Amino acid sequence: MAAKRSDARGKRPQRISEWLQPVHEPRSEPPLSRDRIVVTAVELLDAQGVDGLTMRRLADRLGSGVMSLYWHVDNKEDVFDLALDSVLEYRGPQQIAQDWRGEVVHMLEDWRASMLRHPWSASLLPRRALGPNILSRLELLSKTLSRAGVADADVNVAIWSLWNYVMGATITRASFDLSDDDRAAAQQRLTRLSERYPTIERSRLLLDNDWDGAFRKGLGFLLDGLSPR
Amino acid sequence: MAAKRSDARGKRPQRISEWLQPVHEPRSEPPLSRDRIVVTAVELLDAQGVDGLTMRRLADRLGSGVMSLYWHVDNKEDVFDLALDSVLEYRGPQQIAQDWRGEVVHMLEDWRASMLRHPWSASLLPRRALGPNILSRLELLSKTLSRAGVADADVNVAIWSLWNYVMGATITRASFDLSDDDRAAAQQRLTRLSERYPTIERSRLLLDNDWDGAFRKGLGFLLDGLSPR
DNA sequence: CACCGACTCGTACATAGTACGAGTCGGTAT
DNA sequence: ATACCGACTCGTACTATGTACGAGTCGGTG
Repeated sequence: MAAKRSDARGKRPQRISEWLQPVHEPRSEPPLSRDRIVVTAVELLDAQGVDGLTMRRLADRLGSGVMSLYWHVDNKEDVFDLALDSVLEYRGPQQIAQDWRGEVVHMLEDWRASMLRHPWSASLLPRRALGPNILSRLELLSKTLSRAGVADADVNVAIWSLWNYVMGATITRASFDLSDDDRAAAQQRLTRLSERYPTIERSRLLLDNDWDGAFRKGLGFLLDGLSPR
Repeated sequence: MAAKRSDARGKRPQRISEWLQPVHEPRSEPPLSRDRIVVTAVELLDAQGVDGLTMRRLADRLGSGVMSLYWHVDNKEDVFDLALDSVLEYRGPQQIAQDWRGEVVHMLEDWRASMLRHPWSASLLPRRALGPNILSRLELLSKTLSRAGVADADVNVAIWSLWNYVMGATITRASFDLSDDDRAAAQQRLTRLSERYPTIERSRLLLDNDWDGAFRKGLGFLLDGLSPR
């Protein structure tokens, strides 16, 4: 977790300074920090996508040398983890409302919205470990369901079903929407496919204009199934 | 789709052969082909994970030069696409059964099983375009639901809900299970987290031994919600 | 025999992550 | 003042990667 700070880096620097000028130009930027790195990483990811994030570009944007980053983060994977988690912070009400169902819907829609605001997050999530913010969300969801009267033996399955639904919906949406190729290419590919897969094409068209509604409606079905009868 | 074959590669080779020996050793392997490449790529992915697949390693395993691969595939992304789709082929019954609900469950469990057999596939899916095999599965699912009497307006939402559920469940399972780190590290991380997230930890433990059952049960809930009343 | 198209591959390059260790700087104990 | 330290920065250099380029082989066909 902590960067090199905790490491034993006890090499005494040798003062054979042969030049009198400082080696580094005076910094115009504020000093590096883990937070600045994460914020900038998110900007870069938003702008350029997953492949657009490189340590060099990140350092450039921060006005620092590349290797300076490694004082604050362990490696590039670490940057991904931090960026991902930072994007999933939950700012909603932390206490349980009366209307549990409305509360659940709100939580999950917020979750989905957070991820869609940063489309790279959806494709990153499956590869990375679950960060604290995700776990908080799950924890809160779990508590809400528990008190809602969902049968105790079912709570676990319920949480996971909902989580699965959100994950899947978001990922699907993101990958359908902005696959790496151009808009045009994707469009062409889809219309070519539509000949062979008529039913899919039809649903896609129907859904295309109302992903949000579809999400809410499907979630409704799922909650119907989960509700205590 | 077709590789360089279709390209205009009309450069006439110049025969200034200064050496009489053949440049390439005689091949002991069968000739390259797109299929062999895909099969080997899947082996490599199974054995080493997403990051384990490099063009060089792939060529090594195939006993060919690296650049030979590029005659048969466009680039590495192409390899990923092909490998992913090859793993998702559906071999189940292609006709609609009487028991639509059983049929749906079977289709989705098969789907999930296919992906879990190749854990890299789950993490790859969100980044890649939908291949023909996925679309076939969706098409079949869609037809089944249509004939099952799900209200016409709901079919689309139903398909997507089910798809979302499967995707999410598989991805979650795969990432929870074998995250890139060692087993030990993951275990340690989780127990450390369990102090802060007691409810999650409890569910995780409960689920841990029966992911399959949880999947089936959650799917049951969803189908309950979707069923025509 | 000239020629072609299918296919193979060595070389070379640009770009990536990051190990290493030298450097600066501000503080603190002597 | 001096010696020293720990926090932090960064240039250099190494390795690994995807892939463009173009020369080469080979079998077939006019």
